[in-house]
Amino acid sequence: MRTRFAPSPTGYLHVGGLRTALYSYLIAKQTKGEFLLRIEDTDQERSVEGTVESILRSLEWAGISPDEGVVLKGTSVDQVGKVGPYFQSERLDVYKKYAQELLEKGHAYPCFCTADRLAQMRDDQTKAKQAPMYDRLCMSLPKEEAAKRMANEPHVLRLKVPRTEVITFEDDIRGKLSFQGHVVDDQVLLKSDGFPTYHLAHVVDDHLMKIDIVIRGEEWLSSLPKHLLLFRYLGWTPPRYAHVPLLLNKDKTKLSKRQGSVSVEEYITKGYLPEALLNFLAMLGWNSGTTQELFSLEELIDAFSIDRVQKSGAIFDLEKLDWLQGQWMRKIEPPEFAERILPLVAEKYPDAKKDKDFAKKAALIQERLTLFPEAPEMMSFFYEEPKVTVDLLANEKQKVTSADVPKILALLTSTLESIDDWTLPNIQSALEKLATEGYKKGQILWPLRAALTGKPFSPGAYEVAEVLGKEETIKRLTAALKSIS
RNA sequence: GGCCCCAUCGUCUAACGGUUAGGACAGCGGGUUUUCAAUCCGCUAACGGGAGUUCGAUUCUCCCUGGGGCUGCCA
Repeated sequence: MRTRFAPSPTGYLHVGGLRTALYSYLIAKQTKGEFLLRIEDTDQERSVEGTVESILRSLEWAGISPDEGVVLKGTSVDQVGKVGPYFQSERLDVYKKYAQELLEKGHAYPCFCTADRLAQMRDDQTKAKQAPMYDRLCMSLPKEEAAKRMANEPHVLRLKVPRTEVITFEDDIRGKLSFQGHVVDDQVLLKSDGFPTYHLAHVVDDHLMKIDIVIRGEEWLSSLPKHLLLFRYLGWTPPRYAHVPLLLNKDKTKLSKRQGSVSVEEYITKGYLPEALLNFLAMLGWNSGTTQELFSLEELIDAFSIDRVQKSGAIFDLEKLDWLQGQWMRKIEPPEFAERILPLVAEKYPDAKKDKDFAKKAALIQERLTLFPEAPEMMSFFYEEPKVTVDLLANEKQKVTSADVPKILALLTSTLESIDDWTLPNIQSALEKLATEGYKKGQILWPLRAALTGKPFSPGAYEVAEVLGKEETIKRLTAALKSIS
């Protein structure tokens, strides 16, 4: 099947957009079809320079790049495919042609009303507790007069909605839907600047681009009857539609910027993995019917089906995203993990770049970290001398009093100094032996770990000592002893 | 206001007339552990309300209530 994602270039890719793009992509891929990207830039005022690239980059990051339409070629934007152009602003003549056809067939009419009059009209209607709708003043204009005025007056083209009809449709997610014609407004199809509105443009494009199923947000549901009418008047069979439920804020309103991060870019910079975000978004409103929680893109392609998509909105709750992030983080192969965090750590500690043991150190924090940017802080003690205080070295829970600390540090130093072959098993057995001679394990390991890292939380004492090396370990123990005396 | 859509634990959801209403996240408790994380085990927690259909409704129908979306020469 051919599916599409058709964003407006007005800002960054929204997480809700990424979800509909994902669903569209999944359907295309599981049917060995094509996933298209079309840019809906019909509102000149709202278009923002650079956002097409940004949207494409976010999609690429997520791994769901389009097969056809507007694509990224290196760092620049390109168009591929036979049914383009894929920027709506480059298809104005196409829309005009079909608008003309609608006009000739009597399904559309010109309207010369000014913005002021329309505003006044809506105001009056609202005050009279009526639904704001175009009052069809211009519909009754004689043909000749309308034609004459069209030649030299600014005007729009409106859809003539059959008021007595009931328009029904079967949505892929919602099932049977029906709308009373008399509550559907005579939608503007062609604006006075010659650009089409979304309504006309998407109908024309989805037909011409042979889209089989349109997946879009629920906010479009109420304009569906207009779209269905357009398909009919143009003599075309409408595609299937699947209106996916909205992503919601905690207060159940439509997900908005004010209440948290909504752009994919923000999640990228925060350090989320594409696997985690995609997995999370996929499960928000869809489930496989099994108890499987972790899905790779490949697995989603196999498992996804539109009829298992939920009808009700889903709150965008970050807690599960973070859990998924942790799951995917731990799935990364350790060498790759090290490679990915190296630039971040090196930014703060340039020595990391030359560090032969970097991968070994990285491995120690992998399962402790949720987001990549946490790495420098978690690895700080490898690259700077820890600041150690008695308060840190002593620990009530481990039964280490501040009076014990100097004795324990001295004992640790002499024990570790006697190790010739500095390996993890040797360190471990030496310390375990020490633990049988008076002190408890926690009483020697807590001060050791604290002295080596300067942190209340960190990887384990044995591992840290091992990777730090004998010399540095002794040095830190000595320094710790000195700093508290 | 009008129209449309929706309604199971706090959150994401399973159930397609008969279940002790299941799972996951979060929360809580515990095991493991030198800390944290990870991991393992356990616990708390839901069918919005009312009619109807039916031997039997979370499930089907209607009404109510609640929530959301739309109501632009924006998408």
